[in-house]
Amino acid sequence: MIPDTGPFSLDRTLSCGQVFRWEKRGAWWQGVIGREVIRMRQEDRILIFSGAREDTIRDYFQLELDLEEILQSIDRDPVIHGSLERCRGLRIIRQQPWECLASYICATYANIPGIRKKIALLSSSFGEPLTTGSQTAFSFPSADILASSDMCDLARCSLGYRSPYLCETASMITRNPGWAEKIAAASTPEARKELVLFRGVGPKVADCVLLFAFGRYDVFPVDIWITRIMQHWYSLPASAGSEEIAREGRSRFGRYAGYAQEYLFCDREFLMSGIFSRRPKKR
DNA sequence: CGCCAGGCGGGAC
DNA sequence: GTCCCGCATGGC
Repeated sequence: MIPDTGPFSLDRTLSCGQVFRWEKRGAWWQGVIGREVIRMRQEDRILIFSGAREDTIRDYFQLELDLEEILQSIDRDPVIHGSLERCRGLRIIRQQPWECLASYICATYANIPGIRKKIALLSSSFGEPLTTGSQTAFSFPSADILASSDMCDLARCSLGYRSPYLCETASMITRNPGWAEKIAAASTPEARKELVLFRGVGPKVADCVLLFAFGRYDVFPVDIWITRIMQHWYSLPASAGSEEIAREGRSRFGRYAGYAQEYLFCDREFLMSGIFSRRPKKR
């Protein structure tokens, strides 16, 4: 148990679409970190958990980071202010590099329920069973396992055209086991260059990995929703490309631009409800 | 049913 | 460098 997490919403943090493997049953969230099957629930600022050491949980949610301070630093205009209110307590999780990279390769041009399904299938097909009392959970499959699996098997996980990308990247990772340390040691621009060398990894996936697995809170991943939000609420021209939007996000919100991005993304339904203008949307 | 999804690779200029 | 297109599958 962690008696005082500070400002924190377990629900928003686990359901906002940064991680895809947690499930809520009743009051309890169930999921896996590494090889540990974890159950958690929250009561006010108390976090109750089982299955892992407290260190693991504290690191996963980066509880030593002062959320109030971060949010204060990005609370720079009325739009983000509203999103900060509506998504209060969302924290950016520190994910494991390979799981994060693989997950976001699977996430390209898919919707969140679909992504969750792909990753669940991938885990139950290739992960290791982790038995815990009643039900069986699975570890996220290692790069080695995926690299040595027949691509036809991978394709059965509804990955579509992404399966060769995941397979090739898994193989690249297997041949380059020090990749994560190298990225962790590199500057953000250098790290980004390294990441886009992997198959299926473009600027957006690279930024998600930098933000969610390497703690580069200044990056600003741009997907279709962030594009719409920035165009509509921050009057960026419809012609603005992803790099331009990312630049604008970083300069507008500063060192924790990635946090701003997550709050806007989490709030996308509110921000875009009633915006019916069928915008070009396809570039 | 049609339209859309936390984009990317590849080719055309 | 920028633009444009196809993409395989499932959710809604």
